[in-house]
Amino acid sequence: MLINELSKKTGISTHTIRFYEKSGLIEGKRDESIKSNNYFHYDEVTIEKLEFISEAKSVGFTIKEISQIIDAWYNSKYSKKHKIEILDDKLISLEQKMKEIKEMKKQILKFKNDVLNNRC
Amino acid sequence: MLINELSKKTGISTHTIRFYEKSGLIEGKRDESIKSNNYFHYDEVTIEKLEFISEAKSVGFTIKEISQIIDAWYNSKYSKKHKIEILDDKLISLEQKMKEIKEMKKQILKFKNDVLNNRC
DNA sequence: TACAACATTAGAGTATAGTCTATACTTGAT
DNA sequence: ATCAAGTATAGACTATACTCTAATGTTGTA
Repeated sequence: MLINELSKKTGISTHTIRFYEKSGLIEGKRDESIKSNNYFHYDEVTIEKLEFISEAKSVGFTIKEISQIIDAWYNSKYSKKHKIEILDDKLISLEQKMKEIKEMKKQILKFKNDVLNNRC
Repeated sequence: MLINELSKKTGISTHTIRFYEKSGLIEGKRDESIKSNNYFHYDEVTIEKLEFISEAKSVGFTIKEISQIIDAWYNSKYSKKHKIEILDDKLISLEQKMKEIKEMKKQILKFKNDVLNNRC
C-alpha cells in the first residue's frame, strides 16, 4: 500500500509517517519494476510497527528507545543475546514507571484528602 | 533560603528553578526589609513542590498539568469542588497510564518470547 | 487532455522543557 | 579594598517530536 492508505489505516498523518521513516522506525520499499515513479510501498508489518509506536509513545518511550525495541524484534542486526538484553532493559524501565505512578497516585490521593479535610 | 541553597537541597539547577518560577510552578518572596538587593527567598514548601515536580515529571505529566495539581493543592484560587475535580482527573489519567504500561509489558514479553523461540 | 488527488524532498516552523550566556549588581571572606 | 561566589534578567540556544510549506512530479477519472 502507499503512504496515504497506511496513514488512513493507522490514523497517523503522512507527515508523521515520513518523520518516522526518516528516524529509522519504519521502512517502505520501492517497486523496482515501476520506472515512472519512486513511490514507497508499505506492508502489514509496517502497520503493526506504527501501532506499536503509538502505544510505546504513550507510555513515554522516546523515538530512540522505540527504535531499539523495534530493532530487537524485527531486525537481525542484533544477536539473540543482545535482543533479550534490550527487551529486559525496557521491561525494567516499565516496572520503574509503574512504581512511580503508584507513588504519584498515593501523593495525589493525599492531596485530595487534604482538600476534603480543609487542610489547605 | 536563597536559590543556591534550594538548588542544592533539591538537586535541581538554579536555571531550571528559575524556569519553573517563570512557569508559575513555584514562587519565591522578596524581603521588603532588605533594600540593598532583590533576592528571592524560598521556604520549605518550595522544596516540597520541587520534589513533587520531579516525581510528576517522571510519570509524564507536563508543566501545565503539574501547575494545575500544585494549584489544586497549595493555592486558594480554585473552589474545593474544582480542586477535587482536577485531582480526580489526574487520578484517572494515572489509571490510564498504568493500563498502557501493563499492555506494553505484555507486548514486550511477547517480543521476548518470539526472540527466545527464534520466531523473528 | 484536464485536473484533483496523491507522491517525494528539502527545509522551515512550532511546542515543550529545559540549558546556557551575557550583563550587571550584591555579598562575604581575606 | 578586593575579588570570588552568588543573584537577577533578558534573551539566545538545544533537543525532541512533530507539523507544515513549497516545489515538483505522477496517477486516475471525467
